[in-house]
Amino acid sequence: MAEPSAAGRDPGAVSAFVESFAAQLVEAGMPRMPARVFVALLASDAGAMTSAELGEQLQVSPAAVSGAVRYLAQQHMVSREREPGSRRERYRVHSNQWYEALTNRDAVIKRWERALREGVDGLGAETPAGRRLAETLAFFEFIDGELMEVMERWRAHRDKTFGQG
Amino acid sequence: MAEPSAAGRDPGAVSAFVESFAAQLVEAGMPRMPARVFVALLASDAGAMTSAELGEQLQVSPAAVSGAVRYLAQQHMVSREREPGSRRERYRVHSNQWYEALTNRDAVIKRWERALREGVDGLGAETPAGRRLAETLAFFEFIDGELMEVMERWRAHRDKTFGQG
DNA sequence: CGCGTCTTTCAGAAACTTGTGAAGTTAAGG
DNA sequence: CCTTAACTTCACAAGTTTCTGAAAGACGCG
Repeated sequence: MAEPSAAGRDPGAVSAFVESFAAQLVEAGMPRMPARVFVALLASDAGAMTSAELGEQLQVSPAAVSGAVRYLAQQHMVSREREPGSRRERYRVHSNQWYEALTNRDAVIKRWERALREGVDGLGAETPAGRRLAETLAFFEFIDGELMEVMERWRAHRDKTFGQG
Repeated sequence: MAEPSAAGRDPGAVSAFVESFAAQLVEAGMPRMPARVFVALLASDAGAMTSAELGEQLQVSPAAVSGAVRYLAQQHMVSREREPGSRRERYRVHSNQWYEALTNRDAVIKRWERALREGVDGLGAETPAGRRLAETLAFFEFIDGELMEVMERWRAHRDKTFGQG
């Protein structure tokens, strides 16, 4: 079905994957255009595309690409690189992109923890509700700690499986 | 600041916590009304509220409560209980609610994995893009496996810390 | 078996989100 | 120093989402 060594990749297959995986990400709460841009980059051979290429692949305006990329950069999900000698910019996903993304998730959990601490304070640590919040807080603190260890194990596992790079 | 053993809880403190934590959940991708309902339940002493109580606490219509609860039940984040001898329904969060929620997250990852496998197939496993997708897939498969073990450890940790309940 | 209460469903209005086109900004190259 | 290419920003329009009010549906109880 695929033609690995042919010069041109099957645009249909690429588009099919981009749209279907992006749809899953959208369903999980990610804004539509960032999701599409991100998956398009993920499915590119170079792991990087220019604004123009993204616009054509996704059939959207430069403005839409710009907005999506800004979002993704804030989330540390793409990095921008200027090719020297051109104002053309390339947007790139790294191979350990998801590792980064989950690390980012960590920051979200930290904010949740703060809100929960304030809740325990405000409601009283000895009230039933306060105790429930405290237990929830303990859960996140636990997950938080585990997350780092899991990531450590992933790096080891990845280097063993794919060779470090 | 709080008055633990007083009959009435400080409605201001409750409301402040509900709205601030719910806002965090919304920012993380959860629909607004389900988030508010969920946090309201979390912050209730009984861990359960009726539709009418929720409507009053959040200042929304019964219809909004109904919609939010349906969403939360689908996500296995609340359970409904009929009090016998009344059509009044109570909506309840469990103490290991978040444990359940993360387990649910597992199902999402499984869908992502399927989309990625199709992508690897469609683009060709030997293409650069295909290899990147395959590595992403491997990451999720790894996380997936770890998740179960982390949950297992949490249960042990919780029982030790809070006494099993 | 019908009443009264609670919940759900449905259609519509309001609010927000999201993508476009056009003007503006920056920087390379002649 | 001007031209030109590329990205960004802004205001607006289209499309969704989301909540409400009203009506319909369930169900225990008398």
